Amino acid sequence: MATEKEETAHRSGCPINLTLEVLGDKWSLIIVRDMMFGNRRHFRELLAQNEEGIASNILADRLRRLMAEGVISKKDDPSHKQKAIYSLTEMGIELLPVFAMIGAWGRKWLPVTEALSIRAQLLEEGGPDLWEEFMEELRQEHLGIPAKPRSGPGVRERLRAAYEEVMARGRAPA
Amino acid sequence: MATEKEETAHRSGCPINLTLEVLGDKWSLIIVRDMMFGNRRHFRELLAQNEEGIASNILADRLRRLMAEGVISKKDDPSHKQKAIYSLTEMGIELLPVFAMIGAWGRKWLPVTEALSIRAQLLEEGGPDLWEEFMEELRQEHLGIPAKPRSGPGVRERLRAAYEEVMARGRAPA
DNA sequence: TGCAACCAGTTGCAAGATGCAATCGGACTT
DNA sequence: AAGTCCGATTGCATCTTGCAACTGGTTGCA
Repeated sequence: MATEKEETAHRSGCPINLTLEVLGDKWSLIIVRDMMFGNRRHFRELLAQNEEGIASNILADRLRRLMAEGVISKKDDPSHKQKAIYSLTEMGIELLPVFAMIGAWGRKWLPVTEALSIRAQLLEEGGPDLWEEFMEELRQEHLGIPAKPRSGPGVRERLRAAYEEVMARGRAPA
Repeated sequence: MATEKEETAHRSGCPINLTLEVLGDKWSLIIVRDMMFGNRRHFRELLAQNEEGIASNILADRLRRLMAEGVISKKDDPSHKQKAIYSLTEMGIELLPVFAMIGAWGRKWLPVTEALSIRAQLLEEGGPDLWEEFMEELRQEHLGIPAKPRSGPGVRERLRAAYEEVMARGRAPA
């Protein structure tokens, strides 16, 4: 039984416009970002660990909408009757190149902090090869699709390590 | 005398977040899109020829905000005392790769119409080389920076021609 | 067994954003 | 002098956002 999307009226059939209809607000991409780069999979993680301080009603609303649009999915956590696990769909995973471009633009033109932009920098420098590797990792984690074995830490782990390193440097400069 | 940006409070210094603070709504990117791909430079053009039917108060508000953020600029039209010409800044022109990625994603995952997505397709197929050529063209048109001479029609003209061709095909199928 | 902590949200309400239609005052065109 | 075009602004109803408190249930621990 496939979950059908109800056909709502669109402003136009332009790909830019349709994407904005799905993701054009201040929170949707923040949530996808946290799921993708921060590996947040539960409501409370997304709520409490969010850098920008999202409110619980907004989070609930956006999760509902992202599900309706097919960007994420939800399933029960077998370890806890009340817990829900949110996953990226393939549609969500393929937002990675969009994040890479947005991150690069923001890093160049906006007053980013070094710690929070190091990941965008690595993603930019890594280019499409790194994006593909990360998407493969995400497909394994979110969709259960086995990735081809690679040596060393995964992409997210490398991004996280770089972030930690900047933070450590910031706290105790040489 | 440089126009300084007032330092407003930001939710976080993350590049994704900061970009969303600037462009995260349903209209800002629509306006930039029309300026970039549709070559709309006047208020009335942006208002009347907009595919999605933007309201004049929203348009006025977004133009003001995009100017304050440095994405576009405004100057008087010498041919008409009341007319204003809006231009993309370098910051705005460099949104092109973001549009290319968003367009590619929208085209893959959302119910786009063929006519309106042909441009996104060409942009996707053309890759970074085509983007660079288009950005050079935009720098010439919006910033007055001379582009190196190329033979044949410009990128926007090629995109427009492709659009016309799809439209003609749609009206009179073979 | 009882109780605190945790779970994914919901509710009520104030404030702000959006959308629509009508309109503004000045500047060009005829 | 009249009509059109210019970049907006105004008033108003509706929709969305943000905050804080709260809900009904589950789990782990004493």
